[in-house]
Amino acid sequence: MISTKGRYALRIMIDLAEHEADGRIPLKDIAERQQISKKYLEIIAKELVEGKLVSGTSGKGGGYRLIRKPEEYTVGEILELMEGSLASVACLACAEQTCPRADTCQTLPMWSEFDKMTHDYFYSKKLTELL
Amino acid sequence: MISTKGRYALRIMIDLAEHEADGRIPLKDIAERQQISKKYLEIIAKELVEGKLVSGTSGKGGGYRLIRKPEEYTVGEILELMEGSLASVACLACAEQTCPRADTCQTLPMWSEFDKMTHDYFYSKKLTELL
DNA sequence: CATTTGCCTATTGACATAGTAGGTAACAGG
DNA sequence: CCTGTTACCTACTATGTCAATAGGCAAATG
Repeated sequence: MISTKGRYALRIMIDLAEHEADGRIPLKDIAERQQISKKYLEIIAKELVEGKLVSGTSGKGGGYRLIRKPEEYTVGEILELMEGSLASVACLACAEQTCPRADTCQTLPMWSEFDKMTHDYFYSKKLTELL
Repeated sequence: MISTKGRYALRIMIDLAEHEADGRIPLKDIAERQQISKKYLEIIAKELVEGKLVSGTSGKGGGYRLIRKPEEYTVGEILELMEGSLASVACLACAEQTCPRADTCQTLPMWSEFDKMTHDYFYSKKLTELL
């Protein structure tokens, strides 16, 4: 289940894409437009900066801005950054191939196939498709 | 993310399907074969009974048994019973159409499409495909 | 009637989620 | 240089879910 963090991040990115022409957008504006607590958005925006999806500048006239062109972002990379992983089961989350049952697990192939489908879906969906 | 509850439930169902010929299977046997705490499996098995996916009988010679033929179960119904919902976002979890943003939400169509894909995948996957 | 088995209630520790609060650092315009 | 604006930093908290564990009761069979 995608958490609010992932969903809010997506809405920040959409908002930035829609107001791309206005230069740097302060979080205050986004919070008002999207009706989300600015304090909470700070946490999320910070992670977007750390993940190199947006750039942030302090001070008067500062705010956030997309680094690339809007059409060069995929929904998948945004969600994966925020959620840590899009994996459907813990066994596939990171490089935890430590599951001793992996070799004989009867369900693993199904999870793998589903994860591939999920990955393909979100990584082929571009941010601009949501505008 | 599918929880252990959903994954264990699937393993119970697989185990029951594989030992269908042996009549009623006590949880003790499943716990040993699958290397899962019997106590925890009790909780899960109880829910499978309540959801009418298996039948349980107490007493000597008792145990669990599939109600239908193995090929008549889908992975989707098992997972949905255990997880409550397979929805990817809270807005689509139950009949909570209460989200005031639903009409203008730019991301809702994407979540709906993804959920449909997920639903189709798991509901077209039969239990017997995992044996 | 004793043993086996499912079923019921309660409790627990660990962790994640969804925030809130208050302060500090950077930056621009006057 | 000063002041206001903006991002960034640390810390805290309430709530809920997950993944179990524990102990006993009910039902069924030989």
